[in-house]
Amino acid sequence: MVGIIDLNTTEEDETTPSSVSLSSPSSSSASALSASNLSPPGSSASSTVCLELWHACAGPLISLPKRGSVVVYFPQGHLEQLPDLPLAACDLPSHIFCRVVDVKLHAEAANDDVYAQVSLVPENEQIGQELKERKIEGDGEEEDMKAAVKSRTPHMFCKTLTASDTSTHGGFSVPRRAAEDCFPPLDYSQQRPSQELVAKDLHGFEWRFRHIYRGQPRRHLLTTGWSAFVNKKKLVSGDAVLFLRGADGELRLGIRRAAQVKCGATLPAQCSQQLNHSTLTDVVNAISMRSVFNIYYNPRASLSEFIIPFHKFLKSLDHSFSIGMRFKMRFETEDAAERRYVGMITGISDLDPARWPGSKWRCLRVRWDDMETSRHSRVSPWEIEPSGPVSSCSTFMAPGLKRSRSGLPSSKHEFPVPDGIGVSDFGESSRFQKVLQGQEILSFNTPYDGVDQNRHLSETRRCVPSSLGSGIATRRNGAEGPVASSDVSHKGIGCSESFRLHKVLQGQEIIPRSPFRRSPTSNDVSENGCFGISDGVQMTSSRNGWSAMMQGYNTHMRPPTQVSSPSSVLMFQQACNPISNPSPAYNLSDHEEQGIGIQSWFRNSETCDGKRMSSHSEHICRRDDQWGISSFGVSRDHIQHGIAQSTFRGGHDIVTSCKSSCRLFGFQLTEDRHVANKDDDVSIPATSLKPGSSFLPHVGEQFHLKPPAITNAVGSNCTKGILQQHPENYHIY
Amino acid sequence: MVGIIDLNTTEEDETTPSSVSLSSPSSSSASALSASNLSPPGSSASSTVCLELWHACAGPLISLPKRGSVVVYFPQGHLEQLPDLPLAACDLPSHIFCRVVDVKLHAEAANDDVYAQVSLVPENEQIGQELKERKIEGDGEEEDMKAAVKSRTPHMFCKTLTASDTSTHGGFSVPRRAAEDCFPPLDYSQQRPSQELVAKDLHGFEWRFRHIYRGQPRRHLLTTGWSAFVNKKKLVSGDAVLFLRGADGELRLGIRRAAQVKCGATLPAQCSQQLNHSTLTDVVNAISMRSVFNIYYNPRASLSEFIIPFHKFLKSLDHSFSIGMRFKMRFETEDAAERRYVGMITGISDLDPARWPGSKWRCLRVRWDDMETSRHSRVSPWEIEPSGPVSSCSTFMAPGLKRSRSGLPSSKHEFPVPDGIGVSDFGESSRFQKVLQGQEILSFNTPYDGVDQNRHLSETRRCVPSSLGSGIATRRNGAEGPVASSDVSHKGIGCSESFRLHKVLQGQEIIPRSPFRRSPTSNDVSENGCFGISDGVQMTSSRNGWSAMMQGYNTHMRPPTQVSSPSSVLMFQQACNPISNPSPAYNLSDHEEQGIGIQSWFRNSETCDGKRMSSHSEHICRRDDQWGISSFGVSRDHIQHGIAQSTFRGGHDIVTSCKSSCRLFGFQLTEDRHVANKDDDVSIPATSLKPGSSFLPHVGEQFHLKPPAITNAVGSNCTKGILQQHPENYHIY
DNA sequence: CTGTGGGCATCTAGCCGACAA
DNA sequence: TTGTCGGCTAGATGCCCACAG
Repeated sequence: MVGIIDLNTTEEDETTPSSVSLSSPSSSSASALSASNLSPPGSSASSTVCLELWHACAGPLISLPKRGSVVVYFPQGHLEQLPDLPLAACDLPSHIFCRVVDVKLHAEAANDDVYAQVSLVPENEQIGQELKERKIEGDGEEEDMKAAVKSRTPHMFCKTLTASDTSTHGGFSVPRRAAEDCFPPLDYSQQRPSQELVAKDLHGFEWRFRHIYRGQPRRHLLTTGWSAFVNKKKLVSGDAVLFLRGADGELRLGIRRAAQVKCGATLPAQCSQQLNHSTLTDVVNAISMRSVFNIYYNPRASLSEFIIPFHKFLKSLDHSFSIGMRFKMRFETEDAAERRYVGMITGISDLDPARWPGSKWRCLRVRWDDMETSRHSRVSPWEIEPSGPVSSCSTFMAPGLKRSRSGLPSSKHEFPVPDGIGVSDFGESSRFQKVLQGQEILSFNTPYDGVDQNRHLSETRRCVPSSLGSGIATRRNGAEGPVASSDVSHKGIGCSESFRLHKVLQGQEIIPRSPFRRSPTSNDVSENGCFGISDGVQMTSSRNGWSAMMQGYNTHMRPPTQVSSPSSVLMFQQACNPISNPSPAYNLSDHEEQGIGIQSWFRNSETCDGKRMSSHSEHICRRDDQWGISSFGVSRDHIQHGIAQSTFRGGHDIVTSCKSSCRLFGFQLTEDRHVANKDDDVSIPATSLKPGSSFLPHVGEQFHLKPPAITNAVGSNCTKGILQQHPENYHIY
Repeated sequence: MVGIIDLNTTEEDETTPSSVSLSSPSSSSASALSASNLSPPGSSASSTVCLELWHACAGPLISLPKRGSVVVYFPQGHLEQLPDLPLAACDLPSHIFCRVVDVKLHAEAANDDVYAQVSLVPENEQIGQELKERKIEGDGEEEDMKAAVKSRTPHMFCKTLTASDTSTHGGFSVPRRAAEDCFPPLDYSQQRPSQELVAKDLHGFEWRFRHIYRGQPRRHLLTTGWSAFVNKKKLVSGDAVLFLRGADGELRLGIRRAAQVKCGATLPAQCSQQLNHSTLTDVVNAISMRSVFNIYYNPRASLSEFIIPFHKFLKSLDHSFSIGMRFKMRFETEDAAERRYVGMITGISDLDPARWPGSKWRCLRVRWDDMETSRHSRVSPWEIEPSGPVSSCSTFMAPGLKRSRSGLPSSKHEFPVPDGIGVSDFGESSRFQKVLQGQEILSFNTPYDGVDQNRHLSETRRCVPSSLGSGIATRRNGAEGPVASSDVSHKGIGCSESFRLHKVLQGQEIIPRSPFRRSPTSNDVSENGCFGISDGVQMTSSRNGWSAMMQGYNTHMRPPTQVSSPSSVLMFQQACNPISNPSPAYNLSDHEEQGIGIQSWFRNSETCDGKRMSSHSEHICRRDDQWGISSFGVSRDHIQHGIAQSTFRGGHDIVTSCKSSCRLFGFQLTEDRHVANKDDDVSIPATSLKPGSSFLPHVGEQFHLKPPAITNAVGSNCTKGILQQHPENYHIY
């Protein structure tokens, strides 16, 4: 391991399982990664801004194209971002294959927003064909950078600022282990230990803070200098700061503003936006001359990426998207965590038939299950993961469950599916997730019991007040019976139950991938079910013919049915049924042996959870590794191994993350004893609801662009944190 | 007069002549202007920012192309401003004729810098030919806008902030007459009159200030709210604020930063800069398609304008620039006044022969008399005014004067001139000006004495310490004798002396134009001397053939030798010899009758003083009226009339401007009794030098980008103000 | 462990006239 | 006329702990 220190090793209170969950079950994968000899990617790419800091500030979902790789550039999407661009009569195709000549990382001088300058040179159309043929190794090549970044980012933490942190009254309360991990050690023998910290921000500006350790009980604080920083950066509670100690020992400092301020992204002060102005005609020029042009990409201000890695684009063509198909899509919540939204395709058509006929840019019209506004009513195929009729569901789901979807308003466009494998399961789970979002922490430790889970689960669900939404909850309750009975009727009860439960936790981003799906039959079903058969409205072809060619490539693209590695299944089952084999999950020394750091572990769970429902194992980690940066950096079966384990534990830990807003790589640092307390009754969550917190969707008025200095509504404690994760009326982008 | 109120009419202490000089001798011209029925130019042009405020913030030298006019666009100059533009292989000609479709005024959100968005559409090359043929009326059309702006800007003042103004200790001290002119009247019957002022900045943001009238003696102050404004705008002493009360009575507020911050213009925060990024390829596109493209022009950040009005470009082709030719060029000093630098052409060549062969952009290599750095070592022909051998000098300059230039290091490249009219006179004056820059206020009232001036002048010069610069001063002193004697040996002693003295005052921007120059003989000399005869290296032709065509048009362009209007001569003589006819210069009621406001009067003196040495009267006011906006807005003989008078009085007043930093339209508001005090001895200035103020060029270290809150070195008083006007090591651009 | 708040010392902003340039 | 200063005060800053979740 290169410079990664496991925070947990220094802790004395590791008896709480949630703390354990911070450790690294996928350590073997990570160490395998760091062992792989990667070329340092940051040398010239981070010319302006520290690479690690940039990525830390960009957030977990953001990835960048790798230099030298081939991407698909969508002028249409580019144009969308330019508010008042004089519509130069550009006669560009809807997408252009380009090679990434360079990637420069920058930060806005005004607000520290990170953005990237991507230099592209247009490629000829043959590049697609060529790449297609050597696609496999191309994919393999692209799994390095992010992992390399991670391995070189030993010590960092990210804390969402509390009201106290941002008030003028006091300083910044540093989470204990964050201070111990990132800051130089204090001389605790002194009565009042203190030191001066110097941290460079994105622009290289040095900020100085007095770091003291005082109070009863003792705690780490940044006092002098902190207020100046808050003022200069215009930080408000809800924003996050992140400290990062590089390999050179230098402290770096970034900020990640709450999602609210993204609304201000259209301000003229946003130079990265402005820089794009009239770049489009550059493209016109560059294409004819095969010269370089620059794209400025502000990941936190952009609605959608308009530079898509080639292989991601290619893969999106694998799927035959049809109306009625359900899908998932990842977003970032206000507190920098990610969550997944579920929706359904309601139409496939050109966004702008006049100017961009046949473009796939946002060609899918969708409706979301829990976003009621019309924003984001269109997505591009590569943005979503089909989560429609997944064949493996049928192995333990009762057919009767399908009926439950009839009560869902979103099922209007459902299409008949070949063999009874409907979208109901995911529709159901997504509804349930919605229910959870308004609630206090639920005792999700129940699946670990391994006994009598069904009763607990049923009770949990019944805790949902019937006032949820126009009788849907009650109807859902009516469908509950078959679910439980179907679970019980299967042999692998522990796994199936945890699977279902984790699906429920989608709001916290964890959905375990069922190993059962790996059976050849389930694969066949998947191939011939929703994904393989195009029984809905087909996507229109891109006018340059590429799309059709790509689609014809569908089956060829797929590797032969993969045999899952035994270790993967084993690890998953271990995690899935801790009663039968608790030590891997709870043994403190486990992760130490494996030598994995918290950071990379979390990244893993973040990275891969979106792939679990895809029909092929090769799709695992596809979304976040889109730019060829693997969280693991290991061969594919290792990845599967890691996922199987980390998925489960990630789900566990994400629940605990509600307790605190301090996190590593966007995830919570703090463990919560309640979560793993096996004696807790499942009914507790309902009773522990804060008075005033509502089960109904939150109205957007709670979220101000600039919240008052002291506002409990923003990120002040666990309850609010969960509530914030449910932006019914508030939209992140 | 439309809305112009003369500040002086309300004053009781008008006995001081310098106060008189604030009034408006050229009022008849101005009123003629305002009478002319102009289409309001600001309606759509000021869509974003108040037109008057924009111009006030931009500074006196800045003018903008008029919508519908034809300009010459220099992609090369545009490219120069873009720091890291990927050099797109643009195959553009060095200059492109364009029509101005629109001009939008903006201000940077970050720092309130004003900039303009100029929408251009390429014209065919014939437009040049067409315009050439109707050039005269085209010129006439273009003399409206700035005048219109001025006539609609009734009440405004601009004050350079003092250390006290910017300190946190107190508020903003409002000059009395500024407050009385711009602010709503206070109820002086109260013991402590106060009111709240609301002023909108460039972005329309409202700032509120408490305006009080207190202290002993009473003075106007802005207290509450002022500090917030200073902090938000990051104002430091030396910056200037300007208040403007529009016709609607609304108070507006702008800032004009000290020239220092221009160094920060390359910051990424400068969106206007960034907006230009890759616009160049827009041009490539637009030219082929004849479509509109946008240029973002930040007048206070740009080194040079790269959009030149057509007629200005045309006129620059009139001159056959030759090596050794001396010229003048206007700059803006740190305290927003303008000054002229004098230099000599040392070479004529392509700036970038490879990429822009034959381009006239900065085709002139120059050396400045008093700027020792290599910056600005190249200028474009239209930026400068030839000031070479002016024939009129010979009428009252002794031939022996020429010898004085032998001691000048800048005369190395001097060329022989046809009839003994050399560049020495201007070389001499520019050297002397340099001497003055390091000094306290000199008693420049001496020329008005009309008697015994030569002795005074000689003494004044001898006050210059010999330590000035490597023996140059002594050598100059050696040349002093002939100068004085030549002056005495002429009949028109009063005029010639004042002429010479005003030349000395170039740092304060006033050089009277000698009426003697108007004689036909002097015109002939001028035509055949330096200007008409191309005895030096000729400018290379532009590759598209336009330049050659234009040059062939040289003599055609010139109107027949113009007979100067009698009134012009009369006025000048009046001004030149106040002893013989003092009333027009000092009579208070004079300007009232003529009804001219201070603002337009000052603008006049600023605008036109650069033309006095040009060989043709039609060249008067050419430079500042480049965009077709006349300060007078009247026919040409009126202009001459106005210039002849305002020139002199401007010279007078600019001297007083050292005393105070409050000004109208960049000029001082305050009168200085000392200036007109005829009994003052000329030796006083030398003795009144502050201890510590140096005659040597100031080193740039005195000027910080962000000076400390309290720094006497920056604009705190008169002495410093003068010193600041001498940026030996500090360069404005 | 850490967010919040009370207590309290200190600093600063900001208002005043005095004074002098 | 106005720039700067000393005096003064109210409010903000910022450090401390206690307390509680």
